[in-house]
Amino acid sequence: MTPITVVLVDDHVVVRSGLKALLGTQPDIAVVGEAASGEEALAAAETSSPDVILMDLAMGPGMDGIEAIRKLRQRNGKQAVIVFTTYDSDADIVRAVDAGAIGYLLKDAAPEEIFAGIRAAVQGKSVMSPPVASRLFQQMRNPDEVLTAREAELLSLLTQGLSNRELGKQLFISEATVKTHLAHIYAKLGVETRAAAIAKAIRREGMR
Amino acid sequence: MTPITVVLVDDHVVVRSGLKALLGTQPDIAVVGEAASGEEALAAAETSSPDVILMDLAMGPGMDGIEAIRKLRQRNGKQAVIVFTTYDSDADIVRAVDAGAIGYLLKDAAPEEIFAGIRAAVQGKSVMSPPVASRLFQQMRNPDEVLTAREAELLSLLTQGLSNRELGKQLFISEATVKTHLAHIYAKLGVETRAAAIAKAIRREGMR
DNA sequence: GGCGGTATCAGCCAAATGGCTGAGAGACCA
DNA sequence: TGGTCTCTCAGCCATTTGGCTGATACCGCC
Repeated sequence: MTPITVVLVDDHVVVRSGLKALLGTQPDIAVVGEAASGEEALAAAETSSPDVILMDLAMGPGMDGIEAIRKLRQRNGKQAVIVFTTYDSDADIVRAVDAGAIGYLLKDAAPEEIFAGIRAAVQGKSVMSPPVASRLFQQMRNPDEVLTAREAELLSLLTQGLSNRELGKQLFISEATVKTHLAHIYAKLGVETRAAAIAKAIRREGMR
Repeated sequence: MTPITVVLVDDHVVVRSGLKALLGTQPDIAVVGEAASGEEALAAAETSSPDVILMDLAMGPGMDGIEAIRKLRQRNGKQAVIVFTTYDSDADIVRAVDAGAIGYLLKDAAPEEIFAGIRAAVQGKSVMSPPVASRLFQQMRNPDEVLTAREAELLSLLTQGLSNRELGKQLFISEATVKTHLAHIYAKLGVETRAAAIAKAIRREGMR
């Protein structure tokens, strides 16, 4: 029986070797590639064509995890992408699912949880860590508090301290559109100013 | 020749096993213990009495890394504590050094850097990742980047999302004074807008 | 006594932000 | 086909914020 092939994407050496050590204990799982950036992830997916990709979201400069997932989906891509990251941010979850991730595991997950996630992913099933699941349920209960992917993207940049003009340039939209999105975001977050939105977003999202 | 004994403290399984795998390649370094929390770290230091402790700062609920370091120093403790964390926050660096850490390495450090850090630590020498070092130098060069007590107080409220008017009411000063303080804070933080100041403050100061 | 740092306040003006209404294009679904 | 959602854009106007200059008062220090 051929093992499940996995590529690891994370900019930290220790995380990659940690995962490799953990996954090495499972006879039905084989790590066939590693990458430290979004760009490398695309290349590794190409050459190794794994069954599953374990992907961190935050990866220093360059292409981030979300973008890498999106690009993978745009190609052919029968690889299942599982997000493997530190924080359970609403915005990141939404954006990751939107980009085409099939699972969302936190780095403090138990090893068994990770193994189960990988095995589920190859069968097209989703697995997520409990905190992630509860956030999703939360969102389903009151759907008009859920940010759209675009709004989440904007909020993420907002927490970098960008002005409306800069936000527009970054996202290739006009300032008018930025203001529209912001108004929606404020309403959904229950705040009235950009300052409060940033404070709330960073604190409740673990956005970094 | 007896190897250098090391205890790893990190709430992520993958990070611990990653480090163990990396350090296992060095014949003069032996991992003799692991801990997933500050409390466990103290216990492990007691039972294993290692030469070096590699300690993450952020560790979920309970005692954080800084506090664990402080407690270790308060005891007898000839163990050298090296901080091993993801972010190079000014506040964290200062607090870690203050608590008694001898080194400060980032998780994206090259393996050689980590090995060198451990070997230096047992000889009482300090090693820190380049970004950490540059931050420290930065602070020493221009000490007028340090916020005054009043400014820090204002910044703290600012990160709650208050407006100038609200800040004034809270602190019993006029809006004009609030604006003066803000201008000074912006200059010291190297930002130009309130949004950027909030983002920077929350992220780099751990203000929560 | 003067000097530097801190905290306080004022006024003026340009720029950014937020609230509002309205609207077109595309996707998706019933 | 029609309704809903999302994303996009525009204009108008009130408020807020930020940059500037200048001023007073207190404190510690040489």
